[in-house]
Amino acid sequence: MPITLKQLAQKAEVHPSTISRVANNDPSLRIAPDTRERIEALLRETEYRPNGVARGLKLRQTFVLAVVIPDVTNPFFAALFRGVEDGALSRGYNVLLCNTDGSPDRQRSHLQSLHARRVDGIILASSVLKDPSVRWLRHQRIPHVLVNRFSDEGQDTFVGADDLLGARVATRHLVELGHRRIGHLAGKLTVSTGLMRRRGCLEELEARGLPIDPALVVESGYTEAGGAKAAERILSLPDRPTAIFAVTDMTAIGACTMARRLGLRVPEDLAIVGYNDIPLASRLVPGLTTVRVPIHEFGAAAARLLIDQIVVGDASRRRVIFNPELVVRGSTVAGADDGPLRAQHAAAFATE
Amino acid sequence: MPITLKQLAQKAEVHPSTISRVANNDPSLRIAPDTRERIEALLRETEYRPNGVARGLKLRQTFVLAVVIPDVTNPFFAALFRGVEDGALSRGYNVLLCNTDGSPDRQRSHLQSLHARRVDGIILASSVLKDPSVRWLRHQRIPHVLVNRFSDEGQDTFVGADDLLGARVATRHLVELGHRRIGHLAGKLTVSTGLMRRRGCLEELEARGLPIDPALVVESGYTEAGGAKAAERILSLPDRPTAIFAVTDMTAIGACTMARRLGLRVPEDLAIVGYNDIPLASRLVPGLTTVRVPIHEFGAAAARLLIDQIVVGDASRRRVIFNPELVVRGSTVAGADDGPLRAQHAAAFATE
DNA sequence: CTGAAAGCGCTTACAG
DNA sequence: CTGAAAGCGCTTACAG
Repeated sequence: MPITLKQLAQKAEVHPSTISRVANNDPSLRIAPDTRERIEALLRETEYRPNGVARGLKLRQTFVLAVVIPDVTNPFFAALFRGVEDGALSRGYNVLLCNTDGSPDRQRSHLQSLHARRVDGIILASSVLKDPSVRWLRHQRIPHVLVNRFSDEGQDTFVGADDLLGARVATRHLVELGHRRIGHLAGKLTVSTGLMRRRGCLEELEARGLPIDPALVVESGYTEAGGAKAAERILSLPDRPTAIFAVTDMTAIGACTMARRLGLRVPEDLAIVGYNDIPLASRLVPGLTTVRVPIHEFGAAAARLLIDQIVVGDASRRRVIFNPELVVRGSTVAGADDGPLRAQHAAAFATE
Repeated sequence: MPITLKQLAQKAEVHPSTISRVANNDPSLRIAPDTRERIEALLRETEYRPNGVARGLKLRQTFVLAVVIPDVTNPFFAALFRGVEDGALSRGYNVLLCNTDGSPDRQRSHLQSLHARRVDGIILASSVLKDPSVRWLRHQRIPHVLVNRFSDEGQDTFVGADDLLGARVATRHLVELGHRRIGHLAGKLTVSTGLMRRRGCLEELEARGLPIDPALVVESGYTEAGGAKAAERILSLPDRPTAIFAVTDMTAIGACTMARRLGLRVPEDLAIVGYNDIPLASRLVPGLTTVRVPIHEFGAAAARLLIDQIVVGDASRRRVIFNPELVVRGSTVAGADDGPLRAQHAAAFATE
C-alpha cells in the first residue's frame, strides 16, 4: 500500500494539511523554511504521490479522457488515438480507449460506463447522424468532441475535414482522367462521412454534366469486406463502371481485392480512389490514390478543444475543419507510383 | 451533476445506505417489498449509477487496467490492445492506453502516473531485459503482466510465444530453401525478442552445420526505418546474403523496401522472413513469409491472467507460451502467393 | 502563519 | 430487519 498523507504527517510531526500544501506547492502557505525542507525531503524519500482517486473525488476532476472509436486495428483510428494522447499527455491527462465495432449498443454502454467513472471528457469518432448517444452526452452536459463524423450539424464541438470538398476533388480527378461511368461505394447514409462524400460525389458529377446512374451508388459500410461486397455488385453490372470512388481507404482496398479477383487490372480496367490516406495506402501495389486528411492532427486538435472545454467550463461549440488534399498514385494513373510522389513517400518513411 | 445517494435518499425518504444496498443488490438486505419496489423505480427513473470515483476510493478498486506499449499505430500493438479490451470488458474493466515510443523515460513516467491513479493492474508490452520499471512494478506490488517481451526470466506473469522456436523454424525454412548465407536483423539485444530470436537463428544455423558470419547479424531496432538501414548495411557487403530473417514484420518490410531500392528482386535475389504475421504481411506484394503468433490471444490471455491476479490477490507468477507457426508467402517462395495459402487469406478477409 | 474540520460520494460493519 | 456512523485519502475555506 502506498503511503498516505496521514502517515506522512505522523512521521513529520505536522498536520496532514500542511503536507498536502507543501506537496501541492500552495503559494499561500507560510511555513518555517526548515520545516518545509524536512517535509520536502520526506516527500522525495518516500516518493509520495497523492492518491488520484481521493483527489478526483475531492476536486471533482479525474484527469482522464476517453476516446471512443469503432476499432483501433483500423489504422485510421490508431493514428487518431495517437493524436489524442499526444495532445492530452502534456496537460496531465491519461486516455481510456473504447472500441465499439460500430455497434450503437456497445457505444451506449461504453458511454454510460465512462460517465459513471467520471471521466472529464469524451472524444467520439464513432457517431452516426442524429445519434441518440450524442444527444445523451449533451443532455448530461458531459464535455465531448466529435471527430471525423458529426451527429447533428453544428450542435457539438467538432473536428474533421471538409468531406463535401474532398469527395468533389476525388470525383473531379476521375472525371478529368476521362471516366464517364463512375461508381461510388457510399459507406452508410446514416453516417455523416457517407452522406457528405456521397453528396460531394454526385454534385461533382452533375456539375460536370455527367449522368448519374443510381445503380452505381451503393452502400458499402466501412470495412474491407463491405467494400469488396459492394464492389462486386457494381462490377457485375452489364455496363460496369470504369472507376470507383470509395468512402474510405479500407473500403477501397476491399474493392481492389475484388477487382483483382474478377480479373480486372487496376488502374487500366478500373481506377480506384479511396479516402483518408492511411499509411497502408502508399504501400499497396499499385499505390492507392486517395484524399489525404491530417489524421494525427484530428486527434491532437480534438484533445486540445476538449481540455479547453473542461478547464474553462466553456460549453460553446467550436468547429475545426481541415482541408482535404488529393494524393495521386498508381490506382488511378498507371506509373504514378514511380514518379516523384512515390519518391517523396519513400523519403517520408526513412525519417519516420 | 449526476444524482447522488443522498439526494435519492431524500426523495425516497429512506437512509442513503438503504439505497446503496438496493442498488448493489445486497443479499443480506431485508426490506419491505413495496419500499424496495419504490426504490427500484426511483433508481430506474433517475438512471442512477454510483459515482465510480467514490466507489473506487471506498473499495480500493478502480476497475481500470492499463496497457503500456511502444506505439499503437504499429498493427501488432493495435491487435494486442483489442485482445486486452475484449478480455477485460466482460469483467467490468475499462482500459487506459499508454504509448512509450520505446523511451524508458516515457515508460517510467507513465507507470508512475498509472500508479498514482490506482489502476488495478498493468499490462506491459514495452519492457526491456532487466527493466528497472518492471522491477519497480514488482517492488510496489502492482499487479502486472508482461506480454511478448519478458524482463527477468520467470519473475513476472508472462504471455508470449516461444521466440527461440519461432526463430529456429524461420531459419530452418531458409536453410531448406538452399540458402547458405543468411542475414539476421536482430532488433535490440536489450529486448528479449531480439535476444531470443537471434539465439534461435544462430542455433539453427549451427545445427545445420552452416558457418556463422558475424557481419551478417546486425541490430536493427524494431521500426521500418531501422530495418531498412540495417538491411542496407548487410546488403552492401561484398559477399551479401541471399536471405534475411528479420526480428519483426515491420523490420522485414523496411528490408524489402531497401532491397527493391538496391535493385534486388524478392525472393529471387533476396528471400525475406519476418515475424508476427501482422495483417499487413499478407497484403504486401509479394506476401511476406513470417512466423505467426496469436496476437489477439496474447492480449486476451494477459487480461485474464491480470484480472485473476487482482481478484484472487494471487501473486504467483504464471506463464502462457503459445506455439509460433511458419506462414510461407511470396517473399521466400516465388509463386507462393497464388497458391492455396493466399486463397485462405482472402477467405479470412471476406468473413472479417 | 498553521491546525482542525468539513466534505467529496460511496460501502459496510455495527447498533438498536 | 433498518438506520446511523465511520472511514476510504485527499483539499481548502475557515478559525485561532
